[in-house]
Amino acid sequence: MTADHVFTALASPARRELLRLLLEEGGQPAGRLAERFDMSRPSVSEHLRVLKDAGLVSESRQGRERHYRLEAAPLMEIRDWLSPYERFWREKLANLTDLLDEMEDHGQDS
Amino acid sequence: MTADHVFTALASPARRELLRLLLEEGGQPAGRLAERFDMSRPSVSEHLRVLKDAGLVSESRQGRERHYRLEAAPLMEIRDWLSPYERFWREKLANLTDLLDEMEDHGQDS
DNA sequence: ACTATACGTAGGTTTTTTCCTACATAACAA
DNA sequence: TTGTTATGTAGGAAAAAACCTACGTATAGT
Repeated sequence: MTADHVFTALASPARRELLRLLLEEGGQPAGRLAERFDMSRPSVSEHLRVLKDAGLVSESRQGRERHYRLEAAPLMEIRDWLSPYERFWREKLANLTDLLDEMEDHGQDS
Repeated sequence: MTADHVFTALASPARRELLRLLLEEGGQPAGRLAERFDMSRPSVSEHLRVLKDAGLVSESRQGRERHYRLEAAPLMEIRDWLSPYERFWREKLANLTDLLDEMEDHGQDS
């Protein structure tokens, strides 16, 4: 729910893989997701819980299955967190290209 | 150096705070950074090492100080990782606004 | 009602992370 | 040289994370 939870959730490769599966293949029941991992089903279940606590997936019961689907909104918080760093990166890149242009100007006249 | 390292580095609030300080106040020696934390200096030093392994900071020796500065490039990998999810998010949002428009059309004629 | 299926939860072990207090190293200063 | 400052490294304790194997619960099917 907080940005902290989101960052923590994204730190695990298994959880990032879960998000990828939900993105590329759409929402799925827990069992079908678990099949794709070289890991016990309860462990996958726990990863899903972490993702859910971070608001990155939602769960809906359908019969005896639990359908999980991607909730991308919290990732937009990450994007926002990232943006000042992106600005910083761009400025640095701009300075570099300016420098290169200047070197070129000095290297060849006219 | 890998995306995995970057995600792991970002998972810690202390390390994100280090990045923020380096972004907002510019590069600084290790000791000055450590002062800002309610944590022992060696612990901060270790966090800096994790950030360095992820390529998020660079270190340069200046006399007996070690100057750390922000390296934002690896964060651009995170941004790239994020982008397909952003697309997903936008589509969902578009569907929602379409639905709302449709409801409005039916609610009031012309 | 009974069995099978789809899950989450409990409890415990192993691994990883985080943090600390010494201690080592290297540079500057007198 | 001798002392002081800046900082990383070692070693270890404590907390957190990641797994696993039972086990519990609820729904579906017969």
